[in-house]
Amino acid sequence: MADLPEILDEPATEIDLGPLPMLMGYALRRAQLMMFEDFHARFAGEDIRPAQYSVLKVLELNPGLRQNQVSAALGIQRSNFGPMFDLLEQRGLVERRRPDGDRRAFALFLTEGGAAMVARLDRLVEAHEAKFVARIGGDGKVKLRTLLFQLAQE
Amino acid sequence: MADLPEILDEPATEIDLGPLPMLMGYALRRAQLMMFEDFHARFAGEDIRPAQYSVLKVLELNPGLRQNQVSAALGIQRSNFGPMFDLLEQRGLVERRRPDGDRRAFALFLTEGGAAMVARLDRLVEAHEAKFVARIGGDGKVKLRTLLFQLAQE
DNA sequence: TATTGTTATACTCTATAACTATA
DNA sequence: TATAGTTATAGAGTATAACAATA
Repeated sequence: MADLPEILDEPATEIDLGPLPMLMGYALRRAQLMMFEDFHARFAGEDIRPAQYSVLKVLELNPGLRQNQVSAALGIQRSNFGPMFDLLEQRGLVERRRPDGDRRAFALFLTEGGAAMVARLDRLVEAHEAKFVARIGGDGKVKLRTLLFQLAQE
Repeated sequence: MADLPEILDEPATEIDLGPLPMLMGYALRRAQLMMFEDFHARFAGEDIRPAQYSVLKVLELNPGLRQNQVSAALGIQRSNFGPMFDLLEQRGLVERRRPDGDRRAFALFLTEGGAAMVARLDRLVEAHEAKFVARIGGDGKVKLRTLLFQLAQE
């Protein structure tokens, strides 16, 4: 290969990432990974993942939804939703009931234990949010949300 | 189960996601997925993934780095970096050379073909960025970057 | 025929430990 | 003993197609 630089005996210690940190997708991913790491750590004690929390929260606010409604609302493939929901059901946090009108479907509900779990998780989420609001301020959070919604529009 | 709502014959059509869309991590993830989808689509023609682009870009700016330097700088496990780099090497975009001083290590370089690839990818990245800057404005991008960096600080 | 949910499968990304060859 | 890189493996997360039961 011609015109390629010589092999250095002492490689650069300062690595130039060039435009990468300035790319919105790159900065977005970095911040998101950091927030998810904190989220995971806080939820580890309850053994709940972010996606599981979103399912529990949706059932709390919308009892009786069908599986396909919950999975569609949260962007989860219905084929992946079933096994994930099984785990929550085995832990007694949720339950499936056959609605009278349609014997193909399941209506989904939180159990009392699930409702108690959501209450605990909500407090963890508040602490999680507060940690990061402390870094950008309440107005920063509003501004950030506005920008992110505009980015994701359409 | 006591105190659980009745099964509805007609499930809610409007699904309440409650506080989820207001959570920073949720909005962050949604925006990031949208941007990565656009990124992926633009790069599909060149068959390059975001992580591969970041490797090519780092080698363009820092020729001769060792594998562990590149992988550490980009947050990639060294055990995963090797096979990924193999693919780029098989396509003639990069090459490994043995440095004189250390016969365990490899110094990594772009080939001429790799440099040409980076030039094409840079134009795709510019168009990608422009699409989203159009939604939030140049000042919006600066503000977003500031907020994301503050979120990810430390 | 269409819909609800399940099963099987596969692909990507990521993470860890054990191994080799050099240092 | 430590380091550079490789190999094997495993776990999430995500995606598609085919299927059974019911509508």
